[in-house]
Formats: sequence, C-alpha cells, structure tokens
Amino acid sequence: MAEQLGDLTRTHTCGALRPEDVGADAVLLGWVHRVRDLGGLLFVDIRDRAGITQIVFDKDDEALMAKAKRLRSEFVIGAAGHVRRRSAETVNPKLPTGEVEIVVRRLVLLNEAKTPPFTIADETPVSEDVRLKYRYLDLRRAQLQANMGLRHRVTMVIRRYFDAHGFWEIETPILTKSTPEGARDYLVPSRVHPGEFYALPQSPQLFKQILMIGGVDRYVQICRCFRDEDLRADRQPEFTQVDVEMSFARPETIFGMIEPLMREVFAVIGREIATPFQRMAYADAMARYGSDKPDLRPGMPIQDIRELFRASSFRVFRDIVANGGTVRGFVVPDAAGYSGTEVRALEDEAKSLGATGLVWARRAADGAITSSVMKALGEPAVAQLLEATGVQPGGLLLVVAGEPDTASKLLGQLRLNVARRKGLLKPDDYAFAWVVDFPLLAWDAGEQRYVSMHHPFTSPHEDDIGRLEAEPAEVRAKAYDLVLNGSEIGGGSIRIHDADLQRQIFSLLNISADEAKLRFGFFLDALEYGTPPHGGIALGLDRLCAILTGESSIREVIAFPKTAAAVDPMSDAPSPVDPKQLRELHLAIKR
RNA sequence: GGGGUGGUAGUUCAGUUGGUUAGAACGCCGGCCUGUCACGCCGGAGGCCGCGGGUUCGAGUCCCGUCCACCCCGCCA
Repeated sequence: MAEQLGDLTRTHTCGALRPEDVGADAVLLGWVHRVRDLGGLLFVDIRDRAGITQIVFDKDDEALMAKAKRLRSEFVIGAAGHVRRRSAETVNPKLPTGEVEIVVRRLVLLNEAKTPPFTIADETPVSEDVRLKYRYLDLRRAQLQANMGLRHRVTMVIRRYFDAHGFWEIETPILTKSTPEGARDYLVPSRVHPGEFYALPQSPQLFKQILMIGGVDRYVQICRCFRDEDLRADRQPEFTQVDVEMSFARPETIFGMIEPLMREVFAVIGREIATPFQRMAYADAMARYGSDKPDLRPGMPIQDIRELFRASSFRVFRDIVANGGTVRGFVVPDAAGYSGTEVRALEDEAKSLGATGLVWARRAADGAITSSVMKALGEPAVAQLLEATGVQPGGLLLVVAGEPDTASKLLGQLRLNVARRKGLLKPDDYAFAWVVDFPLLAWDAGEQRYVSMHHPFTSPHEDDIGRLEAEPAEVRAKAYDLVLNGSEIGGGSIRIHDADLQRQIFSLLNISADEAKLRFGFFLDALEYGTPPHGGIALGLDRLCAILTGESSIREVIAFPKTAAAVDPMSDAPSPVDPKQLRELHLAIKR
C-alpha cells in the first residue's frame, strides 16, 4: 500500500510557508495531524518537526479526493501543489502558516499508520506508562518535541561556550574499572578474562584528573554516567553530565567559568539571570533551610530561637535546650487565611515527618496574639517570641524543638510543603546558590569509619589540613555544589594534587595502602609525575533541562528514560539472555 | 528494604450503602455535509473493572495476597 518517495523532494518544512510564498509550488512531507472532511471539501493539517500547514482537496479532482478520503491520523504523506493565500475570513491566526494553504495537485501516501493508542495532535494527558511504551509516538507530540529541541540548543550553547574558552572535549572510557567508594556500579563481564568485570563509569572522575596530569589543561565532556541506585523524579540509572576540569583552578576559577555559562544557557529560554550567584556555607544551608540544596525562592528561613527558651517557663523546651537540643522555627507571612483546622493539619504533617510536636504562634491581621502554648508560656513571652522572629500581623510562626540537625531537616521539609501550597515555588523564578565549605568527611555508623562526603579525591580546605588527624570531622572540603531552586544541578571540587596528601586521605578513610594500590594504583602512580593543581565540576544536564522546560521530572527531557524500577517499557530492557551468551561470559545464574 | 497514591473501553476519567443490562468525553468505524481549522450533524462498535484467592444469595465496590506505574524515605562518594 505504501508508495515510494520516488522523485518527491521536500521544498519547505511544514512550518515554513508565509504569504510571500503565495503562488509558489511546494512539496511538503509529513504526518497527517488532523483531517477535517466537509464532504466536497477536505482539509488536512500536515505536520513535521517544524510546524503544521493546512492542505486542501476539493471534489473537482475526483480521483485525488478519493485518495484523500483514505487519510487517517499519523499517515505519512507527501503533498505537492501551489501555495494559496487564504481569504481574510479563513485565516487561522493560531498557526504561523495560517495565512496560506496548499492546494494539492498530487498526494503520495508514503505510509499508513495504525490508530495510535493516544492522540498525537493534542495535549491531553496520557499515563506515563503508555507514553513510555510508545515513546516514538510520544516523541511526536508537542511537549517532547519542544523539550528535545531545547535540550539540543542548550547542549550546543554549552559546547560552543567551552570551545570558545579553550576547552577540549575528550572522550573517556565507558568500559572502565570498578572502584569501591560511592554508588553501586553497573558491571560488564569480560569474555576474555573469566571472572573479571568492567564497570560503567559513575563519572569520569579519575580520567579527567589524569587528563590534567596529561597536560590537557582544560577539559569538557558531555558524557553519560551510570549509577545502580534507586530512582527518583530527578534520578535515572543513566544520566548526562557536563563534565569539566581545569588545571590551576581555585574554586573562584570554576565559579567564574560556570556563572557566565548559566547566563548563556538561560538566554536560550529568553531569561536574564543575575551573577555572581549567592555563596552559602553548608552549615548555614543546613541551619537556615534544613537542606544542602536549599530552595531560596520562598524565603522563610529557619531561625534559631533556642536562647528564648533557655530560661523559659515552658519546661519541655527549656529541658531540650538544657540537654544540648535546639528550638528552631520559621515564619509563614500572610498566613491570616490559615484556619484552625489548617494549623492542626500542619501539626499532623510535622508529626508524620517525625516531629514530637509542632508549636505555633500567630499574630492575627488585627494584631491579636494566639498560640498553641499560650498557657504554658504566657502572653508576654509569646509576644516576645513573635517580636524576636519578626512576625508581622497575619504571620504564623512554626516551631520545632529537638536535636539540631533533625529539627532543621524537619522544618526544611515543612517549609517546602508550606511554600508549595502557597504557590511560592514558581517554576519560572530562578534562585541560584553555590553551597560551599562542605565537610570533607562524614561518619558512617554502619561501617564504623569515615567516608568522603564528595569523593576521596577532594582537597581539604588548606586552613584545615592541620586538623585532619586530630578532628577529621571538622575539616572542610574545597567542594561546592551549584543549587538551583532546591535542585542540585552541579557539584565539584578542587582535587588533591599531592600524592602524600592523597595517601593520607585514603588512610583516614580506612582504605589500606594495599587496597588503594589495587583500586586506584594507576591514579596514584600518575599523581607522582608532576600533577598540576586542578579542579572541576560536573553539571547535571538532565536536571538543568528539566528546570529550563519547567518539567518536574527529568524523564521529560530524556528521549528514552526508564521507569522507577529501572525498566524501559518500550524495549523491555532488562531481559534474560541466551544461555550461550552466559557461557561465553563464564557466568551462571543462581536461582 | 519501608511508607503513600493510583490501576474500570484505544485514551482520560465517573461509578452512591455490596444489588439486577458498568457510564461519559475524546478517539475509532459507517453515513451526510464546499471554508473547516478541537469542523458539525446522525448512527455504530468497543470492557477478564490489573491478576489470584476469599467473604457473600450477589463483588468494579469489602478482605487477603500479588503485579505494574508514580511520589517520598532509606540509598544516590
């Protein structure tokens, strides 16, 4: 049934024709978007990546009309004819091509199509399940077309930017060596070496550092990374990083390179962003926002109000403070509309997040003061509390007491929930921050040892190197995250370029010299041959594009994403393999 | 591994306290229609109510189990 393309040559895309083309001959190739059959007159919207153009058939040409009547949604057609200006009443202002149409002289039916499981032509929501199974159809829809197009343009801006600044894009291996620290590796069995495995890279970390040792000076790669961990809306087992490394870099060197890049990237969506970005110490982020990736859009920082309770008549809080705990809270402005029921709902919410309780105090629009602890504290103390935290009329103060880290994390969650409900997380507001001064190490209670907060190659802050042995938990790292709207869109560090220091860090991490040699020997060797100071960053391209498109999941900016169970419903990966393949790989499946 | 939400026509959904023949819209199929553009009008087909078990005279609805999807916690240096 399908006809061949033959000599049919596209003259215009389906988004190209304008009044100045009137009278020209045109050949359009594309999909049937919609058919409007009026009997003796039939309109087809023909669609390709560039747009939609109306083509017209009328009954004067009986054979042509008969053929046109067979057209259905998503058939692939070629239409040749001449461009005609539409009369004033029939112009479609919704289409860029709406002032013209094509009077078809020749219709080629390049392919038929089964009725698609969902409509390509409109934006009606379809379950993600179905969309992923028929991803090739979903990709035809406007949303993914726009997202893929934007991602392409962003990628091009990034490549041009780094090229203009003297970076070389260099590919690093996909089949690489498994390293013990960090996320779970995806493993690839070696056929040639029975019982041995490659790992897919979690990031090209060591290779890019070795490129610095190799004198590359400035490296960039838009590369795929793999981590076998559980998925989230912003996490896929394979994801794309803009991987960057610079020799002779200080943190400011990296910030100064990335901030103008972000300006160019946001120009793609027509937005001007302010630089430099705010810098915030990790400790401040945790204390004021309860998160190492604070969303700065809603304001409402968490305040430490412990001192107000040290000698308070409210015994519960006083005891918590006396025992090294804290009292923290944040102010919801314009909360006059919150009913008693809604405030009680907040109390329940806090409890479900793990709080023992939630204390609130508010100043009504008329200035009247109420509080859940009015009796215990007394009105003057509540007034003082509202004063100290800056609660204006109509404002609501939410307070949690307990262990400092827990209290802040909990308030951070509550703050985001409140902000979301108040509509304060506007997707087209962009609040950037560099989170700096991360701790170098974190104590792993399960393994009873220190682990790297970032990775083992991160340089300690030079002022803190002397404290490595005595108080390792206090040592700050020369590490930084780029945070945008509560999303970590990048992270990096200045690396250790001194082999002795690197050995010292491994020893702190309880990685023996033998173990280090086994896992990172090649890298430790390389470090000894004149390693320049260097550092870099990796940007999460998927997350960045999700924010640019206003999507809440990175799956919307990935052509072929996987489900939360790491399955591709289209290709049905992963799947069992032929026993012969297993034998060649010296593998047996344990059941 | 844990918690939450959902699964009914091709799609998106409704379905009362457990009650007799499970509905709507869009899509699909057929017919009519010469200026539509979400065309319109008329007619029609289409259902393992995710799957398995149980309670009951009777289950889309209640119970148990299970699978799938999404969100969150753990995990993600």
